[in-house]
Amino acid sequence: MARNIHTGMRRFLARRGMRALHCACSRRKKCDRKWSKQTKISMTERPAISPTRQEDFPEWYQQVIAAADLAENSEVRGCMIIKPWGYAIWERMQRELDRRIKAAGHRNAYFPLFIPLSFLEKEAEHVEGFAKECAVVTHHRLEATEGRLVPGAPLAEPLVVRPTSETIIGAAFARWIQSYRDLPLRINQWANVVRWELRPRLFLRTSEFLWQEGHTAHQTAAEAEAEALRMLRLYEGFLREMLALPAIAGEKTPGERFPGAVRTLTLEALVQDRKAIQAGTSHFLGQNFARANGITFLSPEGMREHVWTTSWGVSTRLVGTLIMAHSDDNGLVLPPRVAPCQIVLLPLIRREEERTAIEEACARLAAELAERSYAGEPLRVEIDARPSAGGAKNWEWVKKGVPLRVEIGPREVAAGTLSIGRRDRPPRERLSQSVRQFVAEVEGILTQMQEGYWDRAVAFQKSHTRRIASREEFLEFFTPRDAERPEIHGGFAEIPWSGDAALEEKIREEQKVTIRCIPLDQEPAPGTCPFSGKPGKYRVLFGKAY
RNA sequence: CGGAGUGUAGCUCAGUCUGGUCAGAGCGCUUGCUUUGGGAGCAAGAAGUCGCAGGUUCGAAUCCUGCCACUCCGACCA
Repeated sequence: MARNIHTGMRRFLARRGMRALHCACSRRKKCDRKWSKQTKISMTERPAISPTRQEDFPEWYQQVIAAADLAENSEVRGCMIIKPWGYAIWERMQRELDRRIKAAGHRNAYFPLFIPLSFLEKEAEHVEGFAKECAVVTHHRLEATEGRLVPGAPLAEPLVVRPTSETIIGAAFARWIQSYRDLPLRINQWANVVRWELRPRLFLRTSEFLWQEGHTAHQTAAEAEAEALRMLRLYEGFLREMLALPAIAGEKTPGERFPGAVRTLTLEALVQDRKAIQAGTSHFLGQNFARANGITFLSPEGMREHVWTTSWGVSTRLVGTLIMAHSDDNGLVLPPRVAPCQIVLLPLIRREEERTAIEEACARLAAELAERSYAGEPLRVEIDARPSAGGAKNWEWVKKGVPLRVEIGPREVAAGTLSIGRRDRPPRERLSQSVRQFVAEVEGILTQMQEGYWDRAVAFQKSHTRRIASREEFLEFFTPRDAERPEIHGGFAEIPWSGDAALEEKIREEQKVTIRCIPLDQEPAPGTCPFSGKPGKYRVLFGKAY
């Protein structure tokens, strides 16, 4: 109970983008003293986000979102409001992915939000996979009755709000494709989808989310399989280069497959609480949807054949993944390439007579920086000229994860220097550089930061991936020392696997860990499965999953 | 759907056991003054049908009944 008071207080503070220096509850001083005593951290050294990652990771995650002003829960349960800063991050991802997908030969189109119920019924596994989480529209009119609005006219056939669009796109493909000359067909759509979630979490699991879904049709199985793999690799490159996020490319086991897929490929990332999260997925659908939707073509030999299809997607879940992968106890950390703003200029104006000189210096610097580019795009620079106290403003940008904060006050103007705060350094640390030097080096600094985050993430993944040979070691790996309050533990456990589905299910039930994937890049001759004693066909990665 | 809990100001909460100077605090917001290389200080002010509907009572945030909403923990999931 006492903990709840603090949790609420922290959420409140963070949401308001305020300093976390004091408790906001009605017993502020007592709470503050208690916290300081418990943690042995003085109030001035207190990190911006509480609890810290170590103290309570899920709560920390929520607090980062609130402190960085990324999103909030809406009145509709399970649905989030993505706020401007959070949406700008998604737009950065979208823009770059869209570019890459188009370069890979796909064209954008848009299909309806509503799918006739009968469409969903066409593919048996697909029905089973999605039926439980579908939102259904049953009426098309509201009628005012005694001052209340009630659904009026029932639909002849209920409409399902798309949980994914294979079926309705398949129906269109059936019309569009007649000949082998129409293949391959490569379509992508940016859309929202709805999967009715019982336990929502911002960005990670919401009832409505935004994504991109690609759908392709091919003449041969081999070509479609190659396409599914190609798009997985495209995602992999995007994650590496833009998000500084290493992910293991692999295949899902039959039990974890997309409903209706023949093969499901995945990118599995490890975030700071050592849980795995799927960061992208690509499916080889075989002829399942082609048969269900009657997508056929005439081959060069004049034979009518079913096409082979793929589908693949990434969602706003990537924003959550990004947060959990890189952020720290002072808030969000954004790799420069996805940061909506890379450099924020903070004028420090104390006396009115200093104003003009400082504002001019800021404007000059902003103009100079705007002419420079990083990673092939003009630098994204913002001047924060709001008339509030310097310290508070500075912390706000720390929490928002902006890579570089540049302070310009009378001293800097006089000396022709800048005070630069880097998000990959402690929040109070400042580097003093001449304007000229900074402008010349800024691209290098951003490159260094981007690479630094990548290196750190790779090292993290490596140090928490363990090859495990015995059952005992496996259990030890996934068992916290403190059962009451489990500490951060586990990671990826790599073991030889014989491919036994029943065993996989048993481990899932007993240990709450699952096979995240069968890594694509692995050497042969993996050894003996520690559970069955049988020779392993390949190595698999086990992990706790989001 | 099972288990636990919570609804009081914009936010976080106190007050409920024991009905009556009980409409409260902190933060935020507004205004004024002070401060100014750092997540400011002081003062004043605006702000609530105490989740909703009944009931008990001279009197209900507080007791009773019903309803509603939300949160957390479990089964499904990008």
